[in-house]
Amino acid sequence: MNLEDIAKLSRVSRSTVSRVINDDPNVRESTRQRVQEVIRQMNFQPNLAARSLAAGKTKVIGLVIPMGVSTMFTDPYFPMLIKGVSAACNANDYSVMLWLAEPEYERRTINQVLHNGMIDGVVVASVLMDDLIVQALVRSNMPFVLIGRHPTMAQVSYVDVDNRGSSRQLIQHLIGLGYRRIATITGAQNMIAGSDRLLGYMEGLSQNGIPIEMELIVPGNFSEEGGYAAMQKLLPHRPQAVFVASDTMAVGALRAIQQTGLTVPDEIALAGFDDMPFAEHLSPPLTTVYQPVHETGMRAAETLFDLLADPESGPIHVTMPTEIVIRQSSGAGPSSAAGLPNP
Amino acid sequence: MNLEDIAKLSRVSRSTVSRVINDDPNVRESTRQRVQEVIRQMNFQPNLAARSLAAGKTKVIGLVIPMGVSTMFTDPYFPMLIKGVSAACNANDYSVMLWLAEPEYERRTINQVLHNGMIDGVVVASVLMDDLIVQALVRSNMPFVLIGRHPTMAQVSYVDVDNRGSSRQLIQHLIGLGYRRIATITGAQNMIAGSDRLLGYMEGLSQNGIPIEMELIVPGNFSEEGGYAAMQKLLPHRPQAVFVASDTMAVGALRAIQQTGLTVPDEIALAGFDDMPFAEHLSPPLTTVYQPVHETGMRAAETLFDLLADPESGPIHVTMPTEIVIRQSSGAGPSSAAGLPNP
DNA sequence: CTGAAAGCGCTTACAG
DNA sequence: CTGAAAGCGCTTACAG
Repeated sequence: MNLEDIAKLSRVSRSTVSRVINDDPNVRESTRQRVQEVIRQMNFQPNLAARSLAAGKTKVIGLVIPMGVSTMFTDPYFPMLIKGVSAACNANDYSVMLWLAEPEYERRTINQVLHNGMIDGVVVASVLMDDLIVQALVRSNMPFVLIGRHPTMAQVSYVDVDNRGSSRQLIQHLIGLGYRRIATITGAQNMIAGSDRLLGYMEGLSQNGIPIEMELIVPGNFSEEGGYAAMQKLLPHRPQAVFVASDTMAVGALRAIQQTGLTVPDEIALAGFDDMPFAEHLSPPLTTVYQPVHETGMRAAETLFDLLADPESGPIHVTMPTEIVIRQSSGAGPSSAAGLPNP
Repeated sequence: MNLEDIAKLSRVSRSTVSRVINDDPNVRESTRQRVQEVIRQMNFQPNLAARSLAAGKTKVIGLVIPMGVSTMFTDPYFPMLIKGVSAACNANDYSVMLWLAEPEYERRTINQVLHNGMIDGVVVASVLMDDLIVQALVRSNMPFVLIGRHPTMAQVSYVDVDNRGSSRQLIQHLIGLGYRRIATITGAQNMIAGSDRLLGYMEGLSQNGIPIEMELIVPGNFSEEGGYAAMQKLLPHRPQAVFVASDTMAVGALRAIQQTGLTVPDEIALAGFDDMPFAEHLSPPLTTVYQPVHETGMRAAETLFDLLADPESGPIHVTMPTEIVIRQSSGAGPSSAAGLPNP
């Protein structure tokens, strides 16, 4: 069943059927209806490969997720992101081709993405600061949008959440409660979100005149185990509050705290980032930052569609709104007993 | 940059370049090397769309995940599955096109999958017993393999884990510890895994001559909240042990138990299914069934490749091995042995 | 508003 | 072992 068949059945030429399918206005209304009826009855779907070859576009976008940081794939961030992208595609008649870019296939993946002639553009979950794929994309003429801003190149389009600003806000909230000795467990610093959240932490302190102490900054690598180990290093320094750069790490951090018999938030306050589904079920429920992951995925895809529709529309930068979610883990301020600087 | 260009640079015809790319043995070794060198230098990638159109195959497979049960998308099952499929594709020079089949687009998704001419075959995460997409696939001539067995049609290929057998084994283990009054919180019964795990539970009891009591079987719908609510209904009936058909539900069930002040496993034993990453971090660590999700995804893709290579190889049925994982939540037997902390 | 024809970049009998 | 040519199913100037 192809264009030719539909043409015969509708008593028009192949060209006209093609015009109907592509919503070309230059078709008489009665003709259009006749052809559409045949298409419907035959349950006809134009062959994408042929279409792609002839028109140079496919209505398919690529979604690239660098898997170097595979720890992140066990929490719901990427699934939600994928779902968002997929939902936007469904709603706009696009399909999505998925590349989980494992490091060992990185080089080949890049080539596939750029040259396979099967996609119109690509959305890249740009977690790493120096992603090879991003560099290659910039040099190519493949339209793309990043999820996560690019640290240096202003000409690339991206959709991001305000990691830095909302981290700063969260620190501000903790300071407002009276905490002064505030530590942080950071995410991987070669990841944009990790870097921005740390920056937000430092800004929050410094805009309140609180000196930054390096011993209160411990790397946690975005994993549950990393959070656990980091908190163990942190505890001897007796922070009043700890800002953990992801909820997943916060789970590990909480485990480390509770193992020593300390209580949250009375003896040490805790805050996370992401507002993952499990955050409100922890005990105590976790203060954190909500980021709209699903919407971010959708928006990234939609931004790409815009770019595809009008390539001149230049670099588009979108920042999705976040929201501080106050729960019990951040407590009501320092107790007299805890947090005295120094052992 | 296309076949023609490569042909010119290598001083051969387009046909020969094509043969080199497709590993046709009918090429003189020296010619092959010359052409390959040019391809490498030019970083040439054949256009998939053209290839697809000419050859009738694309080296792309579809991966369809019905999202009716979107609660399941927040735990790592689907991510791991996707990752497995993707890994197998990377290793075999295939790409994957992802369809998250949201119910509202179901009809259209099916058409896209079947007729878009962009994929050679499809892997379907066949969670529902009566999936429309499966029915359509059976009627079409698109090669496919299901993840999860099909309840009625023996002619379809699938890769599944032994939900029924391993549930039975787990029940056997509980009985071996001395528990008799064993309840279950079931998964959705329109899902194959949900149904099979319940069957395994019943078999386990009946092969030990323990009568099945309907009040000890409560539906939990595979969600954390469902597990919580189900356990609340179950507690008044005072089961000695509860087999929860997923770890995610077990988290909710545990919450419900602990809210009443009862302790696990001393006053009530608990077991889950899936061995999700968080299972060993619960307190107490959860006895459960490990299933190799990543490997299942890989195997499904590989099975599809086999089917594609030899369409006559008939329906292929693979059952992946599972493993009972004994942790502390199942305890050491009913209350007489209570009070002893873990090893 | 419509059709005939060229062309997108490949593969694959066919002939040599 | 290699090349010339047809053809895969579309789109899109071009001509009318």
